Amino acid sequence: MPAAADSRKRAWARFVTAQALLLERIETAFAEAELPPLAWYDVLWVLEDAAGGRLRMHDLARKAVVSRSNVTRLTDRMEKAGLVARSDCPVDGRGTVCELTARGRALRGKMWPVYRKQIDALFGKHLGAREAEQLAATFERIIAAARSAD
Amino acid sequence: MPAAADSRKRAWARFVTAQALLLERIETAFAEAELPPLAWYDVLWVLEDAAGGRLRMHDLARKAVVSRSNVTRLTDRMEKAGLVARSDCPVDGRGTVCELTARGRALRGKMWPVYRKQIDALFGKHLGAREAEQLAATFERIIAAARSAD
DNA sequence: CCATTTTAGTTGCATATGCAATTACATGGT
DNA sequence: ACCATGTAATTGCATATGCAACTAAAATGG
Repeated sequence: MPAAADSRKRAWARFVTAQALLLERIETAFAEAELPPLAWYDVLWVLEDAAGGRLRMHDLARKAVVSRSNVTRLTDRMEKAGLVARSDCPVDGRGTVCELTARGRALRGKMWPVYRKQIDALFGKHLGAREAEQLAATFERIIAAARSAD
Repeated sequence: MPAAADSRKRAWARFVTAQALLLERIETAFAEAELPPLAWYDVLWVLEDAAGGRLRMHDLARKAVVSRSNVTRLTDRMEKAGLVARSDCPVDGRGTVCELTARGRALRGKMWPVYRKQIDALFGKHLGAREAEQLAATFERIIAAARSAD
């Protein structure tokens, strides 16, 4: 029984536990600040990060890593809250473009300090600078591989 | 603007993306093998790992990192499927003990190869042995800190 | 030893999610 | 130009989840 396999299994187990634990804490922090859940933040951020603050639903789903149907429901709610606006895609009759509104941008600005504080306290604080670099690089490899596998 | 903070933010962002991506794949793999979702595996594993294959609901919830109400519903379904059995706790009249059944043990045995294959392909494959050790240690620190913070 | 507070577990209710089916449009081959 | 096939997005339905309220039993403390 190879010890290397064990350390990988252990790494996976800790990875799963840590994510469950930390995401739960972050959701709590958002709720306590009377802010929407993390999923909304992710959508807002992905849009803000995109050229023109707009993306097709398909791309939004891919970048935010949510299912197609879920991105529809998420943007339904966010549109009702005035955070995004949907319109027909001019170049593809099937498509819909989702665009960040000023309100949406402002809300992300309000959510970020709360989020950042949690990230620092729960995660960043326990990482050396070198370690953070390494970790980011490792997960980038993992993400790239998972995405290319489709 | 310190570069160290950026690498930590980047590490966090990749961490979140990777977990969403990989868990989605793993759920798909379980579904394709006509097996229950990952949450069931986690509960089965936590029980199997515990002394006597039994735990109080409270401890089960903590170890599996699920909310109290959720562990009740999860074990409801798993009990209906004959994978666990609940009984009153002999030493605490409020308590309930959840125990793994032979069926539950067998199912975990059937799920593990499917899970393992995904972990290896999506995660372990991209990690050096040394890197896996480091990652496990890092997340252990993070988990311990989050737990002690309560 | 009774009254208050705390803890364990469950449940009603509102909300969120995934899957499969659906609609509407685009694309490629003939 | 037409048909078959593929893709974008949405929706119905079943299921899953979290929160707050609830019940029951222990622990605390005067």
